[in-house]
Amino acid sequence: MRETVVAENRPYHHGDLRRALIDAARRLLESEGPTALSLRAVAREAGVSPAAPYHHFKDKGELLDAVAHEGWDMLNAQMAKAKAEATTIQDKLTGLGVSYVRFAQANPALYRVMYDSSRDKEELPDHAHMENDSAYCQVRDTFIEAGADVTNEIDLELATNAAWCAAHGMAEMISFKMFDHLKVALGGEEAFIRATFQHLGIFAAAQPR
Amino acid sequence: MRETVVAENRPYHHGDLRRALIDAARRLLESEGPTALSLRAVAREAGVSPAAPYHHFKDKGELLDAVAHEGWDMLNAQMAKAKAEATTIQDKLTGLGVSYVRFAQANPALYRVMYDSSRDKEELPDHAHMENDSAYCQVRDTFIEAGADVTNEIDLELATNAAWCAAHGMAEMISFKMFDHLKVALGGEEAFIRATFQHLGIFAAAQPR
DNA sequence: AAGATGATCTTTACGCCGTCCAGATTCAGA
DNA sequence: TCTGAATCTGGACGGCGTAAAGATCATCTT
Repeated sequence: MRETVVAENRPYHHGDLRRALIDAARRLLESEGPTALSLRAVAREAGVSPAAPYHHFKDKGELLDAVAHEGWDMLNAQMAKAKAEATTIQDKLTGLGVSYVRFAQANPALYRVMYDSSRDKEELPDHAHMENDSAYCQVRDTFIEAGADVTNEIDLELATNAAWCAAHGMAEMISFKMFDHLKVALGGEEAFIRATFQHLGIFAAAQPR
Repeated sequence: MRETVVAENRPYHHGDLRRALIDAARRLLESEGPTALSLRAVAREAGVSPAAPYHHFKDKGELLDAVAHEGWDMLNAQMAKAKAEATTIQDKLTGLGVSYVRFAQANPALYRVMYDSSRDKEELPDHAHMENDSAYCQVRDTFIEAGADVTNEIDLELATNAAWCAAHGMAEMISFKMFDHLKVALGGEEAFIRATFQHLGIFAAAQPR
């Protein structure tokens, strides 16, 4: 009896409304931006009543958390891909940084939700810095591959955190027009990102002096 | 006739309502946080009707712009003080960075408004990076004092921008609890900030290699 | 001095928001 | 097939940003 429904399992009235709501939210996020992301608009987009989401999420914040979760997954995957495609350790490190910033620039609204949804909790979700395939752990592991002192746990965390701060600051700043002339002067956005990272010298910690 | 009213000049019905609204907004921002900062709440706090602010600000965004403006002024002044109090060039640079991050940590709601109010405009206000006493110019000038190559305008801007990215990223990250153990391990928040900046090596550009 | 002018503020109203509640619908298991 | 529970709808409440119309009051003109 369970085998009749295979690909599309619609367990209840609507189907997987939880899934549909998250998709609708991400669709709205891309097309209308973060300010237009109201719970009612999401329900409208999904074709249900304004109160329907409350059977799948405690409140609006929990829906945004779910959207943010998928954002972190995307970011982690994109960075893993960048790391895998790079050959040298140097390329891996810069590739990770550039990949992070480009993700934020390619998905500005989603990137905003990822951090905003954690703001009041004052804690980023575990899969952003705890799980093995998280962006944080990938950078830390690459630092180790590059020869960082593994015994000095504090210093290693400090270096990884510093790199995260640099990448996040850059991701936030790049949306402002006032740096456009620098991008032009350097011949493109990626060159600008790389040059900025070079100034920040996030590789210093990775290279045993 | 103008001399009768000296200290308290109440030009119209309420007095300087524009001033009062900005003050009310900043009061609410401190006590209730950024999410509680509705235009109606500000009007309530100032003791006027919900529509009264519209005679002094085009919309809510313009009121927030005014609040943000004062935030930038405060930040610029605090950084100028930090720079003045430092003796060596090294101290000036680190002092500027630490001062920036500590401002954000001491006034998290205001700091948020400063950037959020510029988000849709995609442009930070002039007095954040154009005027001589702006944070940006102070850092750039200190780079020059430290011996940066003045003829290479692009590189100088790039270095200043990189330092800004680092400081902003740090300012945003420091509110999350997950770095608390690092603060403890390093013996306090300021030590943590300094150590992170050291890892980012924002001074590299200032010291001619 | 008196009246006109225009800025300031209030009242009222509209549509949207997040959220709750009561009832209708539909599914799952006995 | 009946029962209970999960899911969705419709309606309601208070709060929001904002617009329009009317009241109030300082200032300017005469």
